[in-house]
Amino acid sequence: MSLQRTISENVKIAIHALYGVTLESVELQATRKEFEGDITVVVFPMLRVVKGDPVQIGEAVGKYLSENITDVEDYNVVKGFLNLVISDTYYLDFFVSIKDNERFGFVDSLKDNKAVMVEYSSPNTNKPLHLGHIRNILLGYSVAEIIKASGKKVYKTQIINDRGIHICKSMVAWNKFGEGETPESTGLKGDKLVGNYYVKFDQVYKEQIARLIEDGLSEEDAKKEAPILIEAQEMLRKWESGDTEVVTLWKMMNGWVYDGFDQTYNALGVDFDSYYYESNTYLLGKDNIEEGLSRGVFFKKEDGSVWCDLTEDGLDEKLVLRSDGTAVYMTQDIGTAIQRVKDNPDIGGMIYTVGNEQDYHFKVLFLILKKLGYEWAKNLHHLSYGMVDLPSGKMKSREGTVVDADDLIDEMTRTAEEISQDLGKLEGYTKEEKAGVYNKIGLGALKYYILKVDPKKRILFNPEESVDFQGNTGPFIQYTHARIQAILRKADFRKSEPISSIKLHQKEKELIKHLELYPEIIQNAASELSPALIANYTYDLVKSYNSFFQNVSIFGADSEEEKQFRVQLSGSVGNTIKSAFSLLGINVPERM
RNA sequence: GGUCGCGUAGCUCAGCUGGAUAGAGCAUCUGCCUUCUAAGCAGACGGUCACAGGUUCGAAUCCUGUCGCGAUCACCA
Repeated sequence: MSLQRTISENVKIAIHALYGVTLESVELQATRKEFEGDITVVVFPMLRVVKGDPVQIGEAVGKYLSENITDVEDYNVVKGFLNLVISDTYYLDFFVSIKDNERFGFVDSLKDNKAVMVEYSSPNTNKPLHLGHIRNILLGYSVAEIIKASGKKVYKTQIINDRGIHICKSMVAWNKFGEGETPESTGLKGDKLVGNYYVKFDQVYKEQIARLIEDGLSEEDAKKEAPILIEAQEMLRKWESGDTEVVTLWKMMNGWVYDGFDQTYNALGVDFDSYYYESNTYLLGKDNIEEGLSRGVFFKKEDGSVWCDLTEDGLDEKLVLRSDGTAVYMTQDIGTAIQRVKDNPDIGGMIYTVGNEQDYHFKVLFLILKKLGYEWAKNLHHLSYGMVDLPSGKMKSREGTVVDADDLIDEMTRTAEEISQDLGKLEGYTKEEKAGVYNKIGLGALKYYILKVDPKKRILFNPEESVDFQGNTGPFIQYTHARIQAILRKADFRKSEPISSIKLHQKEKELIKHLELYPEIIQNAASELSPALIANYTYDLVKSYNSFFQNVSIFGADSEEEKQFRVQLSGSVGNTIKSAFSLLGINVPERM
């Protein structure tokens, strides 16, 4: 039984024995630093059942606890707070029980045989990835890792928007102006090359509109009648009818983009278990709609369009099939969801990492799937995150106001290199080893910067002010890990060295208390879908360690046993940093 | 207009299902490298928790309303 449980139970027993009444629950919290003690029992809530003075009740309960629980050494009462002093033995025993466990905090046995599918990234294949995608990718990857650590099987997947008019736009532009350019011939990354033609299309389109307006057309008509747009629409029709020439071009250009994306995913260190392509799934939902129609989940209007009535649930009517029988976005998402469970029958729920602009869409999607009667539909979550905006406002690919993902990663790595060279702590490393460290630090800074904020908040990214490397940052935490490794290298680290009885320094006790929280933090982060909880936990742990490091001498310990303990404690903190950062997708260097 | 989200120090953010004097980092200012990595530590300065009511022993946290910012409400995706 955990100490918390033991205390709770004993408080109930004490209250019953002393006042003859039964407590429903007991409220415990960590004792604030300014008071003496480790765990605090809050007396106020008891006043509902127990009539009396909170201080007297606290005293009485404190006396009972210190007499009946060995680990409760002492107590004091401040107002309605009963502060319990817990024995060093308790913390030492706990530490010994986890110090050799590299997977401390992780639940390795599966909680049930149901898997969770996490969808993230899901880009369009007509332009390169930017900072907005980076937030999506980091969040999705991290949440997947956190859920895995919490004891569930996870599938990572994405849906690739590889069809539609926007794709045809870059194809038309490349056809007209490309002169056979390829990633090889230009040395450009495939997604960048295709993105350039998407921009080119837009330029030509705008020129044509301007000319048409000069010729006397209204703006509205000009937008519809620009020849290059007509070409793109024509190409989409050909694509849908399976025209070989168009499909060949489409495959070639998409292939370039996938290669480019893969490079970026590799650079970010993320992976996927499966891929779904819209070109394969966009028709899937139609059968599901037919079936739902026959069961009365949907209804047909006179023009033949099919709808779902959500007015009882406080929403509107939602179109699920056009009057001409073609699929809409919703149709496709219904079909894809069902297909995914068919492909992986152990799926018990899904998480969609998509921006908060689509909150309504997912609300409706989940509701419809529930109405269709799928068991797993009750476990669908939209990991909704705020946009990443620039000081100038929203990022717009077509207007060139985007922070390119690859450029940003390069820039972060360069900054890491500059700082690192100034400090000069990597002597003896080869060029490659150094480059590896710069990369870890640069990415660490970027990833932590994005992940430490609550997903649902929007981020304002100012490219003028570079991402920090000091304070509450990834590099600060990585630095602490490197610092610990230096200790371990120097200390002849003996993991199995037994620890019996030593007097704990206040800083040491604080550290052990922090470590004790880790498993619960992982569970919380998993249920809240929030990597920010992991980031903040790690930061607190590291703050606490650095304070210990600078205030307590490790090698200057009074006894060999004490020194071994401090080294081992450092080792455990280092391991927890590494473990927590792996959940954020951040690597930690041995030196920096 | 309806719906959803956000509003905490000059700036960027924590603050779990209500608990003690609201916490960090950046910036500004003081100290600390002849001893384990100073990307660090110790400290100072900085707050009407948007505003107004309500719930109660107690509210940044829960409820209602107001204001501000953002998103969304397509036979687009």
